[in-house]
Amino acid sequence: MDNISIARLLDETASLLEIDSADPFRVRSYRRAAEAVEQQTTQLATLATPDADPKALLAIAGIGKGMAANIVAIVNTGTLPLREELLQKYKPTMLELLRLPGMGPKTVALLWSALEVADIDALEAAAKAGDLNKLPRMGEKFTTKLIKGIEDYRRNSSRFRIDQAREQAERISALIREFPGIDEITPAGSLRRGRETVGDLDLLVTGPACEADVVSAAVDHVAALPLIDKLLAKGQNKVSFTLRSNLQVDVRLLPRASYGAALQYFTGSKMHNVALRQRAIKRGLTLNEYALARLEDNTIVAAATEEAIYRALDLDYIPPELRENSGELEAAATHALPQLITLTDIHGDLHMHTTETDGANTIREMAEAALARGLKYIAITDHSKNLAMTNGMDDKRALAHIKRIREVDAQMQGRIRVLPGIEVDILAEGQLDLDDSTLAQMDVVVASVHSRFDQPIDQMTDRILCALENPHTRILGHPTGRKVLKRDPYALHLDKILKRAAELGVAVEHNASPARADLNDLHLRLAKQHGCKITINTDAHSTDELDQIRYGITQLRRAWLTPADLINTQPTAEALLTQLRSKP
DNA sequence: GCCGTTTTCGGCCCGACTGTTTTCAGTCG
Repeated sequence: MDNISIARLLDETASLLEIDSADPFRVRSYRRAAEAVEQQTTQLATLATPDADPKALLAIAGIGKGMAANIVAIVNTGTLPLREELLQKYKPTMLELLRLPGMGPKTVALLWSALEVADIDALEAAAKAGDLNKLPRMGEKFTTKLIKGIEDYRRNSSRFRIDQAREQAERISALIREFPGIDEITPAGSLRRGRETVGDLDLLVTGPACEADVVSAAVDHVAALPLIDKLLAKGQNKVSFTLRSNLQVDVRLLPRASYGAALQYFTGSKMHNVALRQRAIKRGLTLNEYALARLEDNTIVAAATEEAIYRALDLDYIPPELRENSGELEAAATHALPQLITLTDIHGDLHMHTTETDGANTIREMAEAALARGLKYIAITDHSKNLAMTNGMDDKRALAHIKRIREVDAQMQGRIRVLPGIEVDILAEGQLDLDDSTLAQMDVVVASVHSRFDQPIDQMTDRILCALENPHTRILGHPTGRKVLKRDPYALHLDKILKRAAELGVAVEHNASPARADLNDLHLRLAKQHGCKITINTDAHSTDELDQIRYGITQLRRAWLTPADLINTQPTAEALLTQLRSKP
């Protein structure tokens, strides 16, 4: 049982407790525990065995005696007694009802007790038959909205990738800016925190047009934007709508004086904010989206900037990527926050493709584009023969390609170094698909899995472990593949692979492209714990895609990584190559 | 159910919006 599954069971239990009208604080401790479990890099299953130290679980913030017992029960029996007890009273399908917009625990409980409705199909039928109108607070409007909500849910209930969300944010921002008196528009929420996917888009808007006495005109402007598919809500300074892609957007227009408080508030995460407000109360202060103020007389202490708010709470400024209530408040209080990686720390990109295989640009074009982006070295790593659909190279072509790469390297006259490399395929049995004598000519050999994702997970792991043993393997490319991680999200398998890579001195790649990325912040933290060399690469198939490094950086920041944790922060190609070849 | 520079008991974050309310409960972020 992995941590994600344990967390899900705790979270489900919290929802069932809510439906059962349990003490809200008890519910919250189950949610908090679920959150904490999800963020652990060590597998709790290994801490819940009879011979493990019983104090290890209790050391996790938010886990006390009762919750530790629950976790032990989950690991040993696959469930916990309280959840089973609640499932005698309620149906598991009710948990899905909670995902519908406007549906909360109270409504779900009422539907069950009054109509014995427990799943989406039954709810839809009841709504269409007009049965809901007999219940309190459920009139015509509620029913109509609910039926629409069910349709939307069935059509699309997924999250959106960060790059797509950012693109939409920029599009909407441009339209909002057309209104006079708008100075600044900042995406908040999980987009600002750099999550790999976002559930909805939060846009904060400020400027003279957002002052309280005139804001209604700007609100009207936003509510009438042409790209709105459905207007969900419109208040004094807030507009919510969905786009045709079904992405929900919340726009808030706020006066300059309270912009920092709003930014802090709407960036979250929720758990970070709760912890922050608790800290405020201990200091006789109260924090909301308008200001940090004194409890006794409401005197404003800080409001205009986030920096001022954190400072007034005796904290260093906490970068948005760290705001997950996973130790950042403690670190900020003791000046122990890490110096996070920024774009300018990255001096090289070790994985990209050219027209020789499935890329869109030549070696020279990639080199010029990388130079224009301030990089000091790159590796050209086209595909090998097993990837026939990409026009992958056999040994002969690969050797000829090296020659061309060296020519371009010479042409660049030291302005940027262009290193010969290749992305080899890891075959089903774990061997690489080109000769060792060819690979020996390459500075950068990226070994990646591209096929047979249907292999059992153990075989897949053995296959990768075998490829790591090849003395020419320098980098493990997209270490397991998104498809594998989907089957085995936070698995012991990846742990095994990272551990062996660290022992052998093989670097692990964090693929910066949101479309291809597979290591999230937890995996990266695990890699750091094992002492892996880590590299962030774009796997660019065109010059444009070199820009995707900025998305990958946010994952590194979320993992608390510093420039010293990466190898392509090395200032020169020579320094990088020394690191790449060294064994621990 | 967790937690402790006022505490091992008594607290536990905050405000906006909606629908159907004539004063508010439920949901959401």
